[in-house]
Amino acid sequence: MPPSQPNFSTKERILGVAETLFARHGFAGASLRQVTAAAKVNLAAVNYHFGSKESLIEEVFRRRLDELNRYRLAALAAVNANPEHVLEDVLDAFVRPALEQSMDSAGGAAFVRVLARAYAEHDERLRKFLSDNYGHVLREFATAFAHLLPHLDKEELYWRLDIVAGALTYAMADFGMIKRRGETSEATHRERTAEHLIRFAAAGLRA
Amino acid sequence: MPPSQPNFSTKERILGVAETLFARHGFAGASLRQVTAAAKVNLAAVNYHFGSKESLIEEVFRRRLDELNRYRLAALAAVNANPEHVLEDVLDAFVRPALEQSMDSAGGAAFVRVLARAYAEHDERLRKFLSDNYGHVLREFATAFAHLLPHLDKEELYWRLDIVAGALTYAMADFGMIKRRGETSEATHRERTAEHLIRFAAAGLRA
DNA sequence: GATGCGGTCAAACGACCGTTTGAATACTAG
DNA sequence: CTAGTATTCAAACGGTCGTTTGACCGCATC
Repeated sequence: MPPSQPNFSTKERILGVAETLFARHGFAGASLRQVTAAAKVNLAAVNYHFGSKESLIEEVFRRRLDELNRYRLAALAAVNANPEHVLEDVLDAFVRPALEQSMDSAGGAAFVRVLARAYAEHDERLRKFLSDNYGHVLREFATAFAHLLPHLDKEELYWRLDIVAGALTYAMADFGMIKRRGETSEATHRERTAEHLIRFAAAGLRA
Repeated sequence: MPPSQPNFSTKERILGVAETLFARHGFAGASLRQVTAAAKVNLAAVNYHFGSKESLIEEVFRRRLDELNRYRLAALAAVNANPEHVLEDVLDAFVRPALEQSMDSAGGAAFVRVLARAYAEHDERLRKFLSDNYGHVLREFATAFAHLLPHLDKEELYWRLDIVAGALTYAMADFGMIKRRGETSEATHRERTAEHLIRFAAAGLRA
């Protein structure tokens, strides 16, 4: 739980701790008292800096999602620029940014888990927020997939992508729990895991 | 929300309503007051019949899981009896029982969604309960898959099955949300969806 | 008709929830 | 140094949480 270090601002400490606690206990399950206690800030700080718990949740998403969306769209643009790109390249553009974010930024691994939780929540308010801030990215990927999978009609493609997105999100959320062999380094382990994930998803989409 | 009919016993009404509300709002998000109000039952009835909210949650699982496990193991045994069975048969033995349960028993569709939620919860207590009551089934399926996928080492196989279980659970939870074409009946739609799911998972496992 | 018992009920318990308040403090600009 | 703004703080707000209590009910048994 890194951002309880005092050299981070109150706002950043709250965001960091909230991220890990939401990942661990869910949005309803993690209370503001737990968050502020772990972040070593006053209880009222959440409402002062964010206005409400609901807004805090949204801010937890916005902080990482902005960066993740940028990377994913950039990666997708690079793939589209290559006229000989294949299905695996598009999947790579989707998976790799999340992979890298979960590695460098300290709480990134926790965020991928928060993302997986949001996927499970059928809360109307949260879904609307995510669709507003995230939908255009998924739509761009969907059209990229559509060009590579012309044998699938629109309906078929969409629910298949829904499965893929869910499977990938969940698989990435469990990255930390897949034990790696002793001899391989963390970096190469993740690299190999990503390759497997992509191969799995590509085969499922082509089937 | 069918089991609010008065011809069901108090216990059954609570279980049925709790199932749908847990599916919709999560275990922490659905309160006993919401449950008892929707079930038209006194608040104290939950603690009288189940002891605690925690035990109620476990009972919601136990009720359906017992039946689901029986069906899955029976289907798997039938598959194993056929010496020429293939990967798709084992996947079918896993998917079809959940599919059928989500069709006939009124709250079955909600339960599959509860199962998906439990998959997202990293709560230690709940995971232990599920692993105690569910683990042996997954282990039997794992050995069946192991025989059909000899090219995968044990480590590789296990996290791949983890992905498949997650993807299938989530896909099945969203069954109700995949819109079907107007001309096809509900039964044939589910049949086709199951076939797609199995083909998708089989391709991913073989890749 | 009294006794015992499983079930239901309204009411209350203490704990915890998200949020608000108003005073105390830290910081910055004039 | 001072005035003013931004932040932190302890305390309290009303509300909801899971759980417990004790009275009350219907009903079978003697």
